[in-house]
Amino acid sequence: MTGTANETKGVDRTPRTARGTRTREKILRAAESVFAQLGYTEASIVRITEEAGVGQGTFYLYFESKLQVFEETVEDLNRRVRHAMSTAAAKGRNRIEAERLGFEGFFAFTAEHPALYRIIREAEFVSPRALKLHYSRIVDGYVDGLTKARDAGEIDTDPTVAAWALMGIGEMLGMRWVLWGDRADSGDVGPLAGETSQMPTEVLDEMMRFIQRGLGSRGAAAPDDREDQP
Amino acid sequence: MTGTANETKGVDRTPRTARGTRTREKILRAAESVFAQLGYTEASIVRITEEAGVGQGTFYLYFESKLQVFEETVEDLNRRVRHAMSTAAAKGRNRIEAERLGFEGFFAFTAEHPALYRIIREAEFVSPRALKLHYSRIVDGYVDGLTKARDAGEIDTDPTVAAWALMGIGEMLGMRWVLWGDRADSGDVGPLAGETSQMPTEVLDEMMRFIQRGLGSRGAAAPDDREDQP
Amino acid sequence: MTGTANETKGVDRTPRTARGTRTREKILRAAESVFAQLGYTEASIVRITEEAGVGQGTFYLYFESKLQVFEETVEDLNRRVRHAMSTAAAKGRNRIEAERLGFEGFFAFTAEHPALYRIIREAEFVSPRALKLHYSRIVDGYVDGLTKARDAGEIDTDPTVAAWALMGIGEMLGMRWVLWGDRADSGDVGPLAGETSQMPTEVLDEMMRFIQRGLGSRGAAAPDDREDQP
Amino acid sequence: MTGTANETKGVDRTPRTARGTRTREKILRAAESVFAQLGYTEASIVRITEEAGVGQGTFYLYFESKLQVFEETVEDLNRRVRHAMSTAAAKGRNRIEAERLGFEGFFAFTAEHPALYRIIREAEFVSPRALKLHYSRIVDGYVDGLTKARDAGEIDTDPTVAAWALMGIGEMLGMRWVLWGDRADSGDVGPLAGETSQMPTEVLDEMMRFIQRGLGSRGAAAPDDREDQP
DNA sequence: AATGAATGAGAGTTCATTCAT
DNA sequence: TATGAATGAACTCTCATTCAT
Repeated sequence: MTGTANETKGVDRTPRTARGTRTREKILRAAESVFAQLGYTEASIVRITEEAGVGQGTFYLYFESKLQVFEETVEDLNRRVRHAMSTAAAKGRNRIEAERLGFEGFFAFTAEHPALYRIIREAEFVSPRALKLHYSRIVDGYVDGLTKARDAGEIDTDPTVAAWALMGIGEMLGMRWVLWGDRADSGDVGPLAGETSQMPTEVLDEMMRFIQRGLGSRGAAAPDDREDQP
Repeated sequence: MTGTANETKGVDRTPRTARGTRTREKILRAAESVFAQLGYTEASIVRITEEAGVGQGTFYLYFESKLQVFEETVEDLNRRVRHAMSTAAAKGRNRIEAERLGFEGFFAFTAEHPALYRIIREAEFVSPRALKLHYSRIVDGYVDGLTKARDAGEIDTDPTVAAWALMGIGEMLGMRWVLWGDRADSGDVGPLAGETSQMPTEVLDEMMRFIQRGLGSRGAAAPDDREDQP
Repeated sequence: MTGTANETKGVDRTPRTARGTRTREKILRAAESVFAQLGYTEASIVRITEEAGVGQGTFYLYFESKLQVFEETVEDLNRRVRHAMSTAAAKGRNRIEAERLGFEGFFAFTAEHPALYRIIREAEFVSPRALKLHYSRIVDGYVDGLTKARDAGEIDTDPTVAAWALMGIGEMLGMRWVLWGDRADSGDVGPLAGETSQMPTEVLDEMMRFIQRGLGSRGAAAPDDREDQP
Repeated sequence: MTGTANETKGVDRTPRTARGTRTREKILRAAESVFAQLGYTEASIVRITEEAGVGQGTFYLYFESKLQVFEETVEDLNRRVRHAMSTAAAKGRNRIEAERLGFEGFFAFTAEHPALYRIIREAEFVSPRALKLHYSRIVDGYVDGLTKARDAGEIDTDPTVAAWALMGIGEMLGMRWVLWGDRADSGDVGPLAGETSQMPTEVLDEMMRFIQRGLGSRGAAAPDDREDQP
């Protein structure tokens, strides 16, 4: 139901004891960390198992291949980021508020787990399937919310197009202000530079104003009106 | 200032004859094609030189390393896509029209050279510097235009934030409708599936409506305007 | 025409210079020697390249895989043993004499290149195709000769069945008296014990008497008659 | 004298309970089956224990090593094939009839347990000792019978040489007509192709005629005799 | 008695780069 | 200028065997 397939290819790699489950978990966490630092290609099984503190062979007790952990890592992160977003968004009183809170959740998650962002980009070549699933799932969440909002007359845009636009805005601004932060102009923004920044409020405000008006939101009012509370 | 370093590291790798220049060019073109198909990691020097029809050793006559061709390829593509965009945009009579034409140029380029898109994503780990340069340069173009528009009172948004938002929208929608096209729902969107689609007009229309309103563009309150102010 | 396929799988591995040809040859000889000593499984690329005095990577310049060198080694040996056999047999004045000389050639070859025998046996699992080709080619030689002999009225047996019987006799007696020799009763007949023996004349005589009569050869005469010269 | 060493190397691996004996038996049967399908090298302990339905650790409760099960498997099969042969041969009224029945038993056994044939070939490198024991034991049986026949004046050949010749004929013809059968000409005769054929009567007839005459058997000048002495 | 967990040495193979011609 | 030859470090993955429960 959850996993990407852990029983494929003959051998059953499901842990059968509590100890095994713990070990598997350790490896998965180590993988996420290593992938985030080095990317898929540079990450090596040796490095992952070292970080997990287990022998090389142990890896293959619970995972089919490097690719499979990668996909599982992506799925795992995807699940978590969506959880973070929807939990945050649930507190919003209307679509726009929900959207803003959702983005806040997204940026906070990005700040804490830059892994997500980095990993996904390499998936383009490593596992197109994982890449597509990742974006599609997040977008589906947007589409749901936007469709309801449109049916309620809150906005007047095509939910699908708008959803992908939102996805793009979030990703690009997340990259620029959360991942790069102040180092945006220097050349030292590298995979190893793990420090992230918080999304500045002014940027978030401006971005939300853009989105709100873009969606044709009720209360989006005149050009200069930045708040919906009169 | 211009070149990505072709003179560094002792050896001078500049072609001295016309024949040399031609060979260098052949290799660069081959590299673009191979990177586009396989990504940076999977691409190999052997493959590139084969595709270029030269011997392996010849490669190092003109390039320092695999990384260097990669960066040069990115720069080259970046130059070309910006050219395509600005040429198209120049025909617009106002900011919004220019923006639409610019996007059309961008999507057309993407359709023809999916390389750009694919390559850039892997740069996240391969050469963060190249990645940042790429986005920043395109964004700079947006910022220029948007600043002028704002000063002219055409729009009322912060040019920088808006520029990155536009970049994100373009990239995400390009991925969804140009790169994936109809195959968006199936699992077979892979590096090898080289076919791209044209951006559908309805999507472009909807996207532009989103952007136009997002930017707070004067004239956004056109005939079919759905704003809530009576 | 000759080789098993050296151009398959994309990469062309044919040497292009004299130096390359020499290197390839060195590796092939080393492979034969290592396979003969250790068998396919225990033989390793490292061992082969060490014995050949080249780097590990060099191996893959000329061979696709361990399996491919193995098959090529088998083919090479097969060609050589058949050559040895037919050259020897050509001097015989009749079928029986030819057969005896052919066997002598076979046993001499086995004594000098125990590799052939050893290698072939493991092919059962490693490359059934190579195994079958090996036996079939030798048997084809027998069948040719026996068919002519039968048509000439020299013998009266079915050539195919007889050919396989001859193959079996030669192989088994070669193993017993050439490979094992005097060490037949001790336990130390191992892959590493490279020493072979000459086939004892008495055994060869007795074996030929068996074959000659088995084939229903003219002049095979009465039970005790061991020579065809009256 | 009997066992292949189950008590060596410190640890006693003899089953102490009926349950243990059953488990050991299960593993041995599984081993035979796996070895027959995959050969010694490809066979793995995991595979064997899976097929036996026991845990990996259990294996080492009853066997010292992979090599030891292999040797035991060979011995077991050897015992069984000799039993099959001698039982069949016992019904013969004279040496030639006994020989024919013995071969029939051998071919039938081969058809049912191709394992024997396959396994033995790899033993060349895996356990030369086991290989030699296997052949020697069968040959000893032949030698016994042939010696008696010679002393009784039934045949006039050297029992030892003839015995090895018979062994070779049986093995080669078994391979050709029982193991390969009709697939002899195609390339698909592989370890995985488990189907065997029955030895065709014509081939068996011809083979026996060859042997009978080869042995210089009295009564070889039977009705359909083709000897050249009028 | 029985088992899953764990290991590490070693296997085959790839590839960016340097060298000799 | 151009090229094929050569390399060795590094990678992913397998597996017989031992250990803890």
